[in-house]
Amino acid sequence: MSPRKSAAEAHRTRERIVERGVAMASVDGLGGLTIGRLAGDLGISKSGLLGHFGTKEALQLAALRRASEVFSRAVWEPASGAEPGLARLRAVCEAWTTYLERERATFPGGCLFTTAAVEFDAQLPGPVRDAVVRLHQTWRHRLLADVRHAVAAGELPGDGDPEQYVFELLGIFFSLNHSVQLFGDPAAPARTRTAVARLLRGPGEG
Amino acid sequence: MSPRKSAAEAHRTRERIVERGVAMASVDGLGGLTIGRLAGDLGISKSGLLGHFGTKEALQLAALRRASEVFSRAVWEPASGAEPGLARLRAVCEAWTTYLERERATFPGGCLFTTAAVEFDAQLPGPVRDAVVRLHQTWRHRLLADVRHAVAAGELPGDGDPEQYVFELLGIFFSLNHSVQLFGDPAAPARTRTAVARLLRGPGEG
DNA sequence: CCTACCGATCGGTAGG
DNA sequence: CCTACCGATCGGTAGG
Repeated sequence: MSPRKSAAEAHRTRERIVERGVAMASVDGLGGLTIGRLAGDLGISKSGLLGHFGTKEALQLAALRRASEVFSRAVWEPASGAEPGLARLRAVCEAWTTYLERERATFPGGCLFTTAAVEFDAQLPGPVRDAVVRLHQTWRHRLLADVRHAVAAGELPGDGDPEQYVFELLGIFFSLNHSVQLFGDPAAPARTRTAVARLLRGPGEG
Repeated sequence: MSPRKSAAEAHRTRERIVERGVAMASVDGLGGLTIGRLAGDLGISKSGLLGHFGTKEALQLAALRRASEVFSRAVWEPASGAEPGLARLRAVCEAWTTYLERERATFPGGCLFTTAAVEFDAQLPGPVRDAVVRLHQTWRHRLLADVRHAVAAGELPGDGDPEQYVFELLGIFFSLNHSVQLFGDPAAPARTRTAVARLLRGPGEG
């Protein structure tokens, strides 16, 4: 009878759906995230699940948003105390490495953003693809800002193009995700740290 | 009535199916490669198509094999005349860059191997996942062989771990595929060439 | 290569 | 949140 209790329970159910949805999408992609299978996993009906989102697309967007929050908490927040520039860049990369190495609970199938980017990169523009692009652009810009700061402060060689650093950094982490997911290579985190250290070597550290 | 003519026609039909299947899979993944849609595109019946392969899985494996042949012709063969070691490594990277930049006819949705790797990396072992792993391992080993040759010949710094070079090389090309497919970034091929040149810099070229 | 069909599952709706 | 249902599509088969 109490509307507060019912609203709180509905909220908790929604949380459970999104959490499980993120895990399922990390394994099977946002396309493989089907309403029937997710409802079955959670022991609720399809229409009960769909009532929280309206459409599958809204469920996919909710999963993306949640993944973004998890990524932000695991990678950006731990580095937020470091000095802007090279120090923060290195802290972000270290947190990112640990995150791809260990975060199996929320993302049992690997980084959802990599999966979603590859899954939607050849699709026509639409709400989901646009959200994937927006998220990738957000992180790119955050990385770029710290690279620019580092170059301006003389912490990185001034002849390096900031965009070039970001391009290569992203590649290192794509390679890490690939090595861990497809080959289960236990040496991949160490290779990532080596590559990052070499790329982000200061002008006097050569 | 002539069995030769009929066999030749069947072969041509099979070729058309595989070719179109590779293109479809590069856009929608090997999972999104559905028999009904492919048959509709080609103007034949589902059962007519399936008669050439038996199962969807066999169709997926045929598409992977074809993609491998295309990749081999576009990336490995142009470099086959170069000297083993650093020279061939650089030639392979140049052909690979051009391939990801231009190969829109066979792979309108980008490199099928990247798509397939991300799509199947969290799946249980099975014929398709195993084939994806095998193909990736084949190219890894070819790259590794030339890196080892280059290090042994003193063309690359001897303190570098050959596996480290391969790890970083793959990352550069993942980043290229990502930039081209998700952002359509026209500067990505140039960034790739810059990154490769820096990674494969000889000991006396620093 | 075809038509005609199978059971299962898809996203989603009606009505409670 | 439920049951009961919708049309569409999935991979695949029977029989020619």
